[in-house]
Amino acid sequence: MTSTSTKDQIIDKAFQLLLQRGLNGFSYRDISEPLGIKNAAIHYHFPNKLDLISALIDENHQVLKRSTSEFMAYGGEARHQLEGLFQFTLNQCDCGRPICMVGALAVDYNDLSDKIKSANESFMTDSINWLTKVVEVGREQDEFNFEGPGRRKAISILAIIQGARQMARGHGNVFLESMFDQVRTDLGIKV
Amino acid sequence: MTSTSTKDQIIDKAFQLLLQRGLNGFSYRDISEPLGIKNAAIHYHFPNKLDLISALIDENHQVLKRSTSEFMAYGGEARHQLEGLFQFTLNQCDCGRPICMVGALAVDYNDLSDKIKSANESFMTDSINWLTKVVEVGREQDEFNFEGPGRRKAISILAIIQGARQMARGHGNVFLESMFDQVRTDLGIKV
DNA sequence: GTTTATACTTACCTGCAAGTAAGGAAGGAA
DNA sequence: TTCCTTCCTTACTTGCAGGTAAGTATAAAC
Repeated sequence: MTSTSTKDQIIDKAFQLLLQRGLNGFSYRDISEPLGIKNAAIHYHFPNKLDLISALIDENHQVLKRSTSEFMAYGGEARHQLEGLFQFTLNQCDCGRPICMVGALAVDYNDLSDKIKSANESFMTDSINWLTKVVEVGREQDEFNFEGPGRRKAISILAIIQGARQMARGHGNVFLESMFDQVRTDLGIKV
Repeated sequence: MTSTSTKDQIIDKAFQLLLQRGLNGFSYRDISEPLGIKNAAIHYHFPNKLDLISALIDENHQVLKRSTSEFMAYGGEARHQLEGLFQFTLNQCDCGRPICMVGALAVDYNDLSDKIKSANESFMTDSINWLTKVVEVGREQDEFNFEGPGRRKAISILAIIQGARQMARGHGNVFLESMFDQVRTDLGIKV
């Protein structure tokens, strides 16, 4: 029996809620009740809601690092890394996280503190840089065949995934799979 | 001086707020205060919030019909119709509507009534059907050159626009323009 | 001239959200 | 043994959210 600390339990629950319902879609009660604690306990660990969100962004970074380190390592087949990204996305949806952090924060973007905004931006930048490298290397290694700058291509792939996750609400993973097929096709991969 | 009815003013304001901040991002107060009316006046016209949202979805249909009828008419150059879609998207963002209806509803999708869900679905279906026709006709007419089924291609373009709008928060239209360039490239159009 | 419908306002209610202040249990350090 | 720290709970407060009920002004209908 691994008894996780209350603080970790709060983060876990809030993280799950954020990626299910978005920033304004959950309250302290939604966290405290299922954990069997009181609202004030959350305030003890995170004085206000922005502190909580901040912690969730950090948590997101950690989770992403852990679950993407395998396929995100540079080198090797670019195709393998791309498939890792697809698989990761599918896993997230299967784990009840239909929207990603960027999507969860986008709607209420105005409310956010500068700290959170910049953390979000830097996450996006990291993702873009990584995928840019992947598609460029893939083109050099003759795995991919596409026109235009690699960076633009990378961003468009991330946008497609982002948009597809939104559109997929209510539909299943079949929808996402189909979008991935289109990305493969547009990258000149014969599926 | 065209004096619009209070009801129309409410719809206009709420529509604007919905596409700026999402479903849970605005309250009755945000509508009534700038219009100089009382909350109860909103309740008079729309008994509860779901009625309001319902009306906004209808409004969205109307707005879309009006502003897309020119380029959405079937026939003629497919390229022209595609560019119309791009221009429409840019206009929406310029008019302070950074997120589209589908995006605004996606985050809080669970809360929605079946009526709203199905209205949303049918809007998506319409859009997909239209764009499918456009890309397929474009391919037949040798304007476009791409692999794979037209429907899948159409959905992926809509997904890219959707995702790009989300990612563009905080950035400007330059970001969107760049995504459109990638779509053109992937459609085999020389920009 | 009275009735009736429309389009509101005033004045309220309930409920929940975020947040705070004070207190208590439990354990380690002096 | 007392003190201090950590991690909570109890018991509030404030404020706004959505919503309702009753009253009022205006104009058209009869």
